[in-house]
Amino acid sequence: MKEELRNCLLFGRLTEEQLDRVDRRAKRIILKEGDSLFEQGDTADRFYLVTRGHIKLFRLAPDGNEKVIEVVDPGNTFAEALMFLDQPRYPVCSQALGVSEVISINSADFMEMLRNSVDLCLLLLGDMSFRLRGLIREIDDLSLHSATCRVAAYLYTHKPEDSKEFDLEIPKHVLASRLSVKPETFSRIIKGLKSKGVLEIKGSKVIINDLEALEQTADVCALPTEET
Amino acid sequence: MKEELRNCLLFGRLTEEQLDRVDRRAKRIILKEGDSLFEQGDTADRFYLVTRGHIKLFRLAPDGNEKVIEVVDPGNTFAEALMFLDQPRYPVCSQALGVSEVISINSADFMEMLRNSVDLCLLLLGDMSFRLRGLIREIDDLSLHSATCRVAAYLYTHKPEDSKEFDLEIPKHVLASRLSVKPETFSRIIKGLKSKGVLEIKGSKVIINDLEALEQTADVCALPTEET
DNA sequence: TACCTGCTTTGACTAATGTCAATTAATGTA
DNA sequence: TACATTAATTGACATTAGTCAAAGCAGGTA
Repeated sequence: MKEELRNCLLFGRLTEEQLDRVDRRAKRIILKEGDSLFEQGDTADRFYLVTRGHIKLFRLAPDGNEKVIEVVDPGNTFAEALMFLDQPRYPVCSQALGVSEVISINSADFMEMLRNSVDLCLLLLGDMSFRLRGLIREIDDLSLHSATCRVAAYLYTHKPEDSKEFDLEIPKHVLASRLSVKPETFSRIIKGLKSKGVLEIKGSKVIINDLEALEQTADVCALPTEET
Repeated sequence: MKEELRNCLLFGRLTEEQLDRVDRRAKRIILKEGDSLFEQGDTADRFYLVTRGHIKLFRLAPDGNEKVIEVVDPGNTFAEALMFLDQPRYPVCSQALGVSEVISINSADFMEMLRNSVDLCLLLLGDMSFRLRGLIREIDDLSLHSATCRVAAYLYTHKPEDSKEFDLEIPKHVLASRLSVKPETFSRIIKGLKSKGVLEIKGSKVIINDLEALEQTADVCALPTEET
């Protein structure tokens, strides 16, 4: 488990001693499709590191509609930002997409460690700073860009450097919600891009044929990333 | 200036000594309508505490469209979350709405102080945690709620406890952008609420006549706040 | 294999919001 | 005060994305 902790941004720069301490108190949890770690509103006394699969974080509207805020991939932590609130409650629901594995860390334990290490505090501050910036981008995306832009931008940034082909990894309706688009609309946007020869898609396999056109579609109303 | 620092969430719980240190190195800046502190993409080496007026933080789309991310009021800080990034750049533009006053704090100085005080780190972590939660709510609002809901929710939460009358304080088109709505649409939504007898409005003076109806409009697709 | 069941796609239609253009307040200033 | 400028409102219209319903396609399982 220590090895896995070492591979993540937040724990990666811990001292051996700190890492041992986290390791000793951490718990591994195996989840199957649809399993939940917590619901929106639950008291937040633990946070998590994903080591396998994908964890979907989403908000629920009273009408049952859900909006996926984030899909957390292996190597990333989530909910670690909550322990500093007065009465920490998870602001989202969580569910595993397919079989997944997480390491669960007790917030109070970790807080103890923070009290003993300015360096660890700074690490976490960096982590949260990063997250904050991501959310601002998200808001920017939602309010300044069209659904087509968002879909194109997602595909553009998720295409690997070395190949024009890749897998979406998560069900399309989850991705749609992540991008704040209805599944039907998502499907139509993809169809549009397909008909322009920008890409091919088969199941969850995507092939980008015209990267430039994709970039342009994404950029029509997107900000240059080096500025953000 | 120390008195003003003491009144803000972030500096309020500093020790006398820490406060002195911040005070010694902080600078007061007076801004007039439209003055900018920084532009999106500028290197972020300072952060700010608003002491008078309002500071508008906004993102620009290449087509010139702007989206107001936040309007910062006196007593609140902004851009303090950036100093932990590798190459910190402001992710937004800033402009004064009317004559305003801010206290400017050098990030490197403050970082020095953080290194010397775990307590201060924890204070800042709390502050950022709070901000993070606010942004998640914002995303929730944008993707799960209609424009009418957002406007109603804004009015509902900004009405003072003790009076049914209050002032918007900022131009309507700025508020509209803050709520991700076009000025025309904002105007129409207000008109709708007016015609239902929910409120009266004259210039920037708002009178809430039917608080319950306003709450209901806000809630139609809003999540119960105690859960968030 | 054959059948569920749940995802995805498609079509027709609707609702919400944005756009454009014109008019009417406001506000600041010579 | 009168003018110039900016903000706010209104109407007519366009566009985007959502809704509902049906049909096609998976993948999993008896």
